[in-house]
This record gives sequence, C-alpha cells and structure tokens, in this order.
Amino acid sequence: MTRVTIADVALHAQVSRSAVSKVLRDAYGVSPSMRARVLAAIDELGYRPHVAARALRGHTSTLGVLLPDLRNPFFPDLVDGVVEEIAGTGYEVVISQGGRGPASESRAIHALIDQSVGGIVLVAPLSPQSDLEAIAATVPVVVLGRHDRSPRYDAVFDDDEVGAELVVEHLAGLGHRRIAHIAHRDSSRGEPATLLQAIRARAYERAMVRLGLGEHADIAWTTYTEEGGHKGVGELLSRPEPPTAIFAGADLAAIGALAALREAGLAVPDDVSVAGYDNSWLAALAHISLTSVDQSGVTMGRTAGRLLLERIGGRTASARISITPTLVPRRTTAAVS
Amino acid sequence: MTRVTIADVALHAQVSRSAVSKVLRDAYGVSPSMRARVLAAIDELGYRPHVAARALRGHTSTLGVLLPDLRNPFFPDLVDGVVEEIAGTGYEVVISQGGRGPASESRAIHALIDQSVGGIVLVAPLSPQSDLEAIAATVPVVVLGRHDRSPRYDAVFDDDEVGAELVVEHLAGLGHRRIAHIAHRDSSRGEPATLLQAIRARAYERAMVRLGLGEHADIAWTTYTEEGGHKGVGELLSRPEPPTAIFAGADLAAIGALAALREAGLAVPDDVSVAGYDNSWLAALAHISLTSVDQSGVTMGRTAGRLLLERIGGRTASARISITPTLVPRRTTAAVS
DNA sequence: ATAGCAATGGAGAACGTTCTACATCCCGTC
DNA sequence: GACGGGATGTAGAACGTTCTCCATTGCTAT
Repeated sequence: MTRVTIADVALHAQVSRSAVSKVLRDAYGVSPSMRARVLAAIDELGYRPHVAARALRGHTSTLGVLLPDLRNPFFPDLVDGVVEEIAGTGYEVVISQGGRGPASESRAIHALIDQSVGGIVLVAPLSPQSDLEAIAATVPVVVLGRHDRSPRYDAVFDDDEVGAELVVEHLAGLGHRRIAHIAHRDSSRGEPATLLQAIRARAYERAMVRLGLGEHADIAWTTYTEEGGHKGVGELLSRPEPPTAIFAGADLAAIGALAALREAGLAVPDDVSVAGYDNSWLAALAHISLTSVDQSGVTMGRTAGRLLLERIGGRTASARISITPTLVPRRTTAAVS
Repeated sequence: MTRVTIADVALHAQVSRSAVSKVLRDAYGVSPSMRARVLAAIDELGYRPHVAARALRGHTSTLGVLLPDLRNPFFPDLVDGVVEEIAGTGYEVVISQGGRGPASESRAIHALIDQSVGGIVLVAPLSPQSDLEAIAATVPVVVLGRHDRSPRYDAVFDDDEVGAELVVEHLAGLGHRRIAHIAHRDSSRGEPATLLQAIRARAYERAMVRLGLGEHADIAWTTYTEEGGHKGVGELLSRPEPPTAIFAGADLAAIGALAALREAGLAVPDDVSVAGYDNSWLAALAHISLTSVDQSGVTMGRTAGRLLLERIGGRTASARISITPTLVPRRTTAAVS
C-alpha cells in the first residue's frame, strides 16, 4: 500500500540511497555491477520515482501547454507537434484550459506552474506582455500565436500578414470587391496588439487598401467561434451593401458564417464566398470544404517544443520565429457572379 | 529571483513557520491578530505555496482528466462538466492525451499520477479492468464511458443500449430495413467488453433482431474517427445489397460517412440516412445537421467530478451511474424512398 | 615503500511543506 | 493561592528526492 521509495530499493540492493540516486540519474561513479544490482531491485520492487520529491529538488519532467479552449479544431495540431518534438526526452505534456478572459487564463497558467512544469507553451494568451514576462522569469516560456518581441520568452507565429493577404488577393482575384472580415475581439479591454487576431484584422485592412478596395473594407468584430461567425454574418448582411465575400479569421468562425448564410437563404459560393483561417481538419471535411489558410499547426507545435527544450537547456537569447502560411482553396470560394 | 517560502513569510510576520502553515490550512489555534499579520505578510511578499512540497506531505490540489484524443468534439463537454463541478473546491484540472493504444494510454495515466493529482477521470480507457483497479489502489478513479462494475472505482456512462435502440427504432420507423452500423474496434486485441463501443455494437444487433431485421444487421468494424466512418461506408457500399441507413457509433464517424457517401454520389438523406452518436456541437452545425444521440456530456462530466470529490472525501463504496440518452433527429435521416 | 590519483561508494544536508507534540500564558475556581 | 484547563504559539520530525562532500579502495609512478 505504501509507496516504494529509493530507500526500499537501496535496502533491497544492499547499497546506499545515494547509490540508487546515482543510477537513476546516470551520474558519475557507478560500477557496472552496482548499476545492475540497483536496476534489478528497481524492477523487482516496481519502483517509480516520486515526481513531487524531485520537483522539490528542482527537477522537472513535465511540460505544460495552455490552450484557450478545447473546441478549436486547430489546437490539437499544435499539441501533436509539441508531443512529437519532445518524444524521447522523458518529458510528458499536460494541458490546461485557459478559458475566457485573462483572469481565468492566469489561473490556468499558475495551475500549470504550480505543477512545477519544466516549461510552458502558451497558445494565443490574452495576458499583457509584462505578465508573460513575469511568468517567464519563473519558468521557460514559448508563446504561440502572438507576434511579441520579448527578451524573456520565445515567440512562434505564422505570418498573419501574409495569410490575410493571400485570402484578400484570392478573393479579389475571383472578382470580389466587397470583401468583409470577421474579426475577434475579446471581452477584456486592452487585448495585446500583437495577438494574431489583431494582426489579421489590420493586415486585412492594409491588403484591401493596397488592392484599391479600401472603401469596401468592412470588419465585424465578434469572436473566433462558431457563434461569433454566425453573429458576424448577421451584422454584415444588415449593411446597405452586403459583402459578396467573407474572410473569417478562423475556421470555426467561418463555419458559423456558413450556417448563418444558409439560414439567410444565401448559397455558398454562388451568392457569397467564404474563406477561413487555420486549415483545421474541420475545413477539410468534405461536407464543408472550406477555403482556408494553412499555417501548419504541427510544424508550429514542433517549433515551440524545440524552442522550449532549448530554453530549458540553458539558452537565454530570445527567439522569434515566423512561419509562412499558404492558401488552400476549396469549394466555398468562387468567382463573383 | 529565489522563491518566497513559508519561512520568509514567518520572518516577515514575526511568527513561526508553524503559525503560517496553520493560517494557510485554516487549522485550529490561530488568534485573529496573528491570522491578520500572516495574511498581510503573505500578500506583501506575494507568497504562493509550493505545490510539490505539499504533495510530498500528501496534499493535492489537482485533478487529472485523461482524454483518448483531443479531436473528438464530444470530449470538451465532459471536461466542461468536470470543471463546473469542481469549481470553488480549490482543485484545478489538467488534461492528458491518451493516444492510440493501451501502452501510450498507460504512460499518459502515469504521467498524471506522477503529478500527484488527487484523483483522475479516465475517459473511455482501453486498459483492462485489472490495470484500472491497480491504478485505483493508488489514487481515486472515475471511469467514464465504460459499463464496468468494479469495487475499486466508480463508473459513469450513458445507457448505450437505450441509445442504440433509439437510433435503430428511429430508422426502422422511417421504413428502413437495411440499417448498418459502423463500429469501433481498437487495434489492440482484448479490448474490454464493457467499453461503450462494444456495447453499442451489441445493442445495435439486438435491436435489429428484436425488430425482426436480424438478417439485415451488418457491422463495419473500423474506428470512431472521420477516417473510420469514411472507410466504413466504403465497406458497406461494396455489399451486394448496400444499406439504406447507417448508424455510426460516433458523430465523428458519421461525418466521415457523410463525406464518403457524397463522394460515392449518394444523397443524404434521399438515398441514404445517417445517424451519429454523442450529439456533439459538430452534429448541430447547420451544414451538417446530423441526427444523433444526446448523452449530455456536461452532465456526465459533472457526475464524474462529483463522484471523484466524494471519493477523495473518503467514500469507499463504489458507484455506478447510468445516464439515459435521448434522440435528436435532424436532417440526415428521412423516410426511405 | 609511499605519495598521488582515479574510481567507487556513502553520509547527510538541503528542498518547502504539514502536523504532532509540547510549552507557555491567562483565567476562573475552589 | 494553588490548580485545572482552554487558547495560543513553537519546535522539529517527517515526506522522497538530489547532490556536495568526504571516505575508502586499489593502482601507478616515483
């Protein structure tokens, strides 16, 4: 019933606790014979190191990933990437759900840190940069999905400027002029301007201007959720001149947009074209077949994992890595009729 | 840079470490004045308890949830339920991804236990009952989605018998006779017979027999994934007499089925009806509008959370709770033509 | 021989908590 | 004025590791 400890192993193998610890840590000063005896004892007793005790001494074996929400179909790709990258390092990944708003996000982050993780990957966190830097002073941090420049933590993001341009150019190329955007604005005021959602919206506006469509630029500020997309379309359709194409900042929002358009009796892509962002598996579903921007979540996850391991390994210089997205045209976008 | 410990707080508040600990634990023997001083010091120094140190003394503040996979749209409902139920108890929830096969599942479970969680919720685990009982000897366990009877852990599941019957009756009521089923069989041999996937398949067969359709019963054994659904339809369409209705054991598989049917040039529901299971948000999407069985994931999650708290609180008697599902008809099922 | 050194093993002090004993103080009672 | 007893506070031993020293060996080179 009671836990098997190093002391038990030591007793069973007729060596000291220190010796067992050395074997466990692959430390210097272990004869092959002792190593064998200890390993045998470990096996026989079914010993498992007590992670909390190790943590108390400063050792870690877990990495944390903060996800804003479990429903976004893009996030599993990121997690898969991180998991792939750290496979074989002895680290395990645990996930925590950030929830709505910076307050619950902060709770979730601290829950992770309290678990004495060796490092954390924050996916599109809402907290201000100063908060993140405070956290990064405690534990290695990689931020995913924000274009932050920080000397304290690493940032990995896709080039949302390029992504937004790809979409606008694609739609404009199909003859659309009234191209609207569904953007994400969090309930909390003071959302960081480096967050991907902010960048996508700004890049959309710039692209519109650059293509001479500045006067048609029109943004519905809702959220990157199914509901948000639905609401966004509601707003856009009530304009004097409704758009003929909609660029939703996330696949999930695009899905909501599709639903709303159908309810409004509009055909996609015949009446209105729709494009998303993330190229999640949802977009690829034959029933949806959504034109979307691929930002290779797995690659981003892998990159984040690698950077985190590097930081844990001692790197202090800050990295900032941008990944270039590509457009995946599918059946929700077509030439304007 | 260095961590603020109880000793620092004690020094600052001019009391003993024991006193601070007492305040922290709300223990007996604390004068109001001392409590105030200590709380002030805690606040001033920004003290946060070191969870690992507590864990070493046997205290826990985290509950673990094991998910087989992050992509299944039903699971977030479960997590939400657990989170809701434990809100305000001071526990935090961390999630671990089981992955494919019992080996990686076992790794994930142990990763959770190693974090010294106070208890774990296992969602549709593949491990044999004896393994789960061994785990339950270490830490409180609630198993979700298996009809296990175990004296060592609690089980929460929806009544898959009823669910399967609802679907078969619904389809039969629409005049279908050749109703096929897409089932989940894991790569690993020796999958527990109490797992929901096994029960659904058996209940489907029984329902078919009961309605006098026994000779038309036809199961494609693939997996509860989009891919599995796709493959399942491929199999079923190659039969001499293909089905006119398909009951997929999970929404995700139903989605795959829809895609495959479309590729085969068959219209849903005109040529073939399709029903899923879970009533996840995916099924509700206007673009999909999938007939599905609702098993109220949030309620199941809440129940699991409650049982776990009870077990942590000392209950040793085993609970086994069944939740009755309902059918949600949508646009993918219609009368046979 | 003997100093010197590499190789091996162990003692014991942390790490930050909890919690059981115990010490002290203050009052009221007989 | 001694005694009992509640209220309050503290000392110090765990918990299971890691890791720095130190002790012991057995060689090698002088």
